[in-house]
Amino acid sequence: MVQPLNDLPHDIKLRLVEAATLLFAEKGFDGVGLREIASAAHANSAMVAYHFGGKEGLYLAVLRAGFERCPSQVAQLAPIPLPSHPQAKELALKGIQDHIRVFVDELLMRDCDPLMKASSSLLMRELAVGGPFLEELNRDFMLPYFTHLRDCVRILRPDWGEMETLYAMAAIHGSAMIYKFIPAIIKLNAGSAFPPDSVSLSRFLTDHTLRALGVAPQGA
Amino acid sequence: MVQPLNDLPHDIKLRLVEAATLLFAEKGFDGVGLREIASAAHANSAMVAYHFGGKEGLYLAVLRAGFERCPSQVAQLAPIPLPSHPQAKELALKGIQDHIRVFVDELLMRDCDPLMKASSSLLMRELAVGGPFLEELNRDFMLPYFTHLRDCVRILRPDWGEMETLYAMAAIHGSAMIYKFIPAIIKLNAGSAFPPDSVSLSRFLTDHTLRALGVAPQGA
DNA sequence: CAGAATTAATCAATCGTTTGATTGAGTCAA
DNA sequence: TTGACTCAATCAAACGATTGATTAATTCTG
Repeated sequence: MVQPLNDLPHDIKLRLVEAATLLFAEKGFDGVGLREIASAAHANSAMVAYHFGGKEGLYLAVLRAGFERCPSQVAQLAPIPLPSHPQAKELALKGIQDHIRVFVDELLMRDCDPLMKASSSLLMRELAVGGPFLEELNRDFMLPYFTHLRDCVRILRPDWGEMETLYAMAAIHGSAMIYKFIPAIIKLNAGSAFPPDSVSLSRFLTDHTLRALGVAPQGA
Repeated sequence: MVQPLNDLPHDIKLRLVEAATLLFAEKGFDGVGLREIASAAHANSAMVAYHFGGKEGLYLAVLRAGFERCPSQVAQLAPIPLPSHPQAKELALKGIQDHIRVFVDELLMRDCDPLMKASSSLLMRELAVGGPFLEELNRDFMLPYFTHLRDCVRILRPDWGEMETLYAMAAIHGSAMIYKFIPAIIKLNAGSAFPPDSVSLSRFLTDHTLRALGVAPQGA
């Protein structure tokens, strides 16, 4: 059998999707042409129309591949009991800790692989602008985190109304997501503290958040 | 004198900049053509090259106009004293309160005027991707806030190292900026709590932050 | 009139897409 | 086993449309 001449995937569809992932993430949908993508994938530009129906079809395929490349770790989180559970408070406290650890890990860990970093960047962009994938993105990525976090906050702060709970949830997630949204500015001002270390950041944010929720052990 | 036929500015350069601001914010730099911009501005597309030297020149003019359209309110903040000041702690506490109020106000207030909202969106995008305006944006918009906030945190938590201080600063800003970064997702899950009310949000974030810094009055 | 401002028309380049030909592997009757 | 046929995959080339930029003529203004 003839071996592949290089380390590119043998499947041309896969090559196109991966090359397009990197280029779309770098230059945006309108910023890159099919010829450049096809050239990077060592393929003919007509293959885009043949396999994906066009440029938009390729973009959708890139996003779908990004879904599968960035599996959500939220399933690792232990389910949160009802507020009436005898150990609800303790479990919710641990729920916050686990939530932040998994959330930060998932955010920062994706930067290891360039392809996963590009997919993550594209998905984040879709999250921000709210394209046609908004509901799918919300369901697969954010909603499970929201549900888990809301259950925890409701147990720890039963005195809060819906508004305070939502404000708190947004504050917690924003504290971590800011590193993905304005990394350039943070790097410019943080110096050696960027990129943040996953372990130290999640530990700090856990303490920070538990204090903010008013449920931290005294003297922290 | 002939009156303007519509409510557009008389100056054609201003018309082009304002139309381009809205369209660039909506579709991105590559997503809109000069003819569409010129048409929206009731001008000839050749005016872009004549007045701005080209499409990139127009984009730079749009960003510069955005600078002036979105003046930073950070000058309102009272300067933070040295840690040796006898009332440093009290002033730093008030500094955090003012910081969050002004920061949230500045973020949310810009959504009133469509033009200011578009400029804000464009500046935010530049903040995120780190274009050639990154240093100017950082100096005019973020750095004054960073400096003020770091001074406060250093006084309130002198036991913290540089890393913890930076983590805290990012957490505080991220808690507010998330409403500008993923508004679509928040709106999808928050229901009636979106868009957030500037007053209630800054009040919540102030309490939230003071607790997180471990300097809140007991029993909050 | 002189110079700045504005226009319609046009430029070369690039865009996404389409076309027609070619390849190579599989199918099946003879 | 052969030869004719099918079909998906791939290619180079060209399509019409649109891009940003440019030109030359025209209008406005002081």
